[in-house]
Amino acid sequence: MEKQDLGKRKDEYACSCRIIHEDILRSVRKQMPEVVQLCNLADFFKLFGDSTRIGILWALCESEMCVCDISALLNMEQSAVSHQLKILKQSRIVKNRRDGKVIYYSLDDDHIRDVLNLGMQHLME
Amino acid sequence: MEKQDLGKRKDEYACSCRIIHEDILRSVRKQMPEVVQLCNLADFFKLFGDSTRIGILWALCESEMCVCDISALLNMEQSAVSHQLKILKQSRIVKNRRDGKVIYYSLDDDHIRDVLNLGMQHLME
DNA sequence: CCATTGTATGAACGTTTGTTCATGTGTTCA
DNA sequence: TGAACACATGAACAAACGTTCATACAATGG
Repeated sequence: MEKQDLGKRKDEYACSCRIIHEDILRSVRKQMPEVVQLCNLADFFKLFGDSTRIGILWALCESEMCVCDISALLNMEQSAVSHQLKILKQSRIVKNRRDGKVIYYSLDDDHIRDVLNLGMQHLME
Repeated sequence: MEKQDLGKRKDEYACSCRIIHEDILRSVRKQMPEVVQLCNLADFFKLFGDSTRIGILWALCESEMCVCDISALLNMEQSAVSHQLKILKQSRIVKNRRDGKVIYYSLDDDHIRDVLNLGMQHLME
């Protein structure tokens, strides 16, 4: 989705720098994932990089919730919440089920709690 | 830094929704962190939400590196890398030391590896 | 069927973000 | 001391992002 063609020209360097430590560079290069993987990883974390989405996810850690309740919980317009829920659903982090007029959202991935907790643990250090 | 005044008016709801499940809302509300904490958490994850910074951090997991080498590794201009390093340093995720003309950057926080690994693990599931 | 309610969605808008360009700072070495 | 080099930084710009507004869709109940 983003900066995908970062490493397309592997032979020419966009930087004007000389390479100072060729040995380090070689060994680090071996450990580096594909550019696409780095972008995917960034896109994954980007989902957690907004306070509205963080609020939604934290709430859903506790309980399945409908859009109305989430809106009330976060003091936000239903539309704003709905837009963010769509993003989270497209990324398969959240799922939903319909019960009449009400649509319930819940976490769709077990890793989410771990990620949130690890981040919060960092802030508390 | 962002949306800090999200919950300043706790009495009036920005949303036009009725509250459907008061019981759920009450119990979830008890588990919710302060709005400021949610914002801090979002700001923390936002640092991981850019592929350039992800690349930098992943590299620094492997070895201490100077700006030149990072630029060469990521095929990016030295200036762009420098700007991102500044952001990472301000957030105390990265530290640096000077040795003559060269400045070496390294991770300043043990949690960073865990966060990156957890994210990567998620993408591999 | 029609009004109501819960939710989704597209367009518009202001803000934030990352990169580039030009230039500045600090260190080394001849 | 002055050129060369490693890095930092401010301004400018385009792209990405999140919210709002208006409206559409879907299900229910009268």
